Amino acid sequence: MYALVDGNNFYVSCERIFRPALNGRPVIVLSNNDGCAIARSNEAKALGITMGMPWFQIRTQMPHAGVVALSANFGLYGDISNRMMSLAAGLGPEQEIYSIDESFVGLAGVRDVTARARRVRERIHQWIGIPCGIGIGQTKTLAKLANHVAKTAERKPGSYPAELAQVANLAALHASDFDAVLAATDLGEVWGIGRRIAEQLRGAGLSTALDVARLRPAMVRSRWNVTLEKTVRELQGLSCIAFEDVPPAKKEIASTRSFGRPVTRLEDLIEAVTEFASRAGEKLRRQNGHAGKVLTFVHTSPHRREDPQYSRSVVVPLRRPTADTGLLVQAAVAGMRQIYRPGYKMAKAGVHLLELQDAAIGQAELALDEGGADGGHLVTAVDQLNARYGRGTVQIASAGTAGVRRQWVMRQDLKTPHYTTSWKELPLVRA
DNA sequence: TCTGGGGTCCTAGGACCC
DNA sequence: TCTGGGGTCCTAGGACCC
Repeated sequence: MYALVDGNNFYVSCERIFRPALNGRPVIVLSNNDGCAIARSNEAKALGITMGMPWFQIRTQMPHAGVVALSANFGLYGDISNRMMSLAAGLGPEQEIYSIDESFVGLAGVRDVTARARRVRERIHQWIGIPCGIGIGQTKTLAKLANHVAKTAERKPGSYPAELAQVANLAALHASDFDAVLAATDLGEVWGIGRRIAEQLRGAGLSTALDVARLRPAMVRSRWNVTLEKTVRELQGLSCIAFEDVPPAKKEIASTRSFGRPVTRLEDLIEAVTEFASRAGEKLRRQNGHAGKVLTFVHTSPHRREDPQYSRSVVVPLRRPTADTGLLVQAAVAGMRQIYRPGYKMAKAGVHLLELQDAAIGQAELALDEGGADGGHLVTAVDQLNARYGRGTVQIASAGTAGVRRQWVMRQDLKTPHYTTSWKELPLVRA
């Protein structure tokens, strides 16, 4: 049996901790470049603001709705997340941190599960200030579904039985009540069923989670695929999706960004890609890995249909796996030179590090090599300086010089302070 | 008249998740 | 004027190799 603990409208809730005046108002948090809504308060949802809706549309369509928009402040959200996760862990013997605002908790041996979940929920609310929903079920997919029920029952009274609000334990329901809950849930809400598959299922005459749960797994496998078959079995109470106590090693590391304005010059793209490769390299060293290949891509904006479109990517193999920023940057820049075409308004570029392996694998060879393939002491010192004094304190020369306005950086005009992670930005309390 | 088969790599794109 | 970033897995066609 599993629980899923999930912060409500997480980014918005984080912002509200430090600005209680935002309670009760329609609040949204915007993506990079202040492009579109990536988190919405209940009030914002009620206005019809959807996930991913562009900010310029919201602004023009509802100028008098009093929507408060904030630039994303991921430093703050990550810190609040850590605090929430450590309290959620108290619900059971094992925890899988699934995303910034969600964790699964294994419940083997836990007694009075529902009452205990209510206490954990209350504690997270009081100690951290984040409201959350807790769903409990026989499998991870059912725990996710239960979590949806817990939140929806609270937000839309009448949608589900009131006692399922905030904490919903599907494992404690009688079979007929359990079926009724699944029958009241649209199949599109099921974890693993996205837009396309939902369409196909509806085309086959299905509409609710209960309809999906009653499909024959073998038929689903032959008509769709093994992934959807697992989802069906999970709805039927058979665990197919592993509980990942320790996060598996990453297979890819990406650093990509949309530009604040269109970019046409090669030198600007090289500057951008230099920074992306450096950032990706930091992440790589943090997980003690080496990369075998570097993928570089660039493309125009698919939203600007009237502009000529261009999209290219290229993989540059490294002579041997490395975490040395200098070599990663060199490969990324070589890739950008190869795919660049003048005359296009580029909207986004990025770097992916591929074929990751543990740094220890190449160790014997590295020992013979001065500095080591991770660049040795120099790179470590640079990482430490950047962690202590702020990103970009020390960087590779082609990443652009301080003082010169970099054309490609993103816009973030509506950002709140790093209340909890920067001494300079601590909140002030009036006596 | 008649033109193999198997393997790998790269690029591109689609599906899902948060 | 203005549409995110970071992941995983899968598929398909073309280039290239033997």
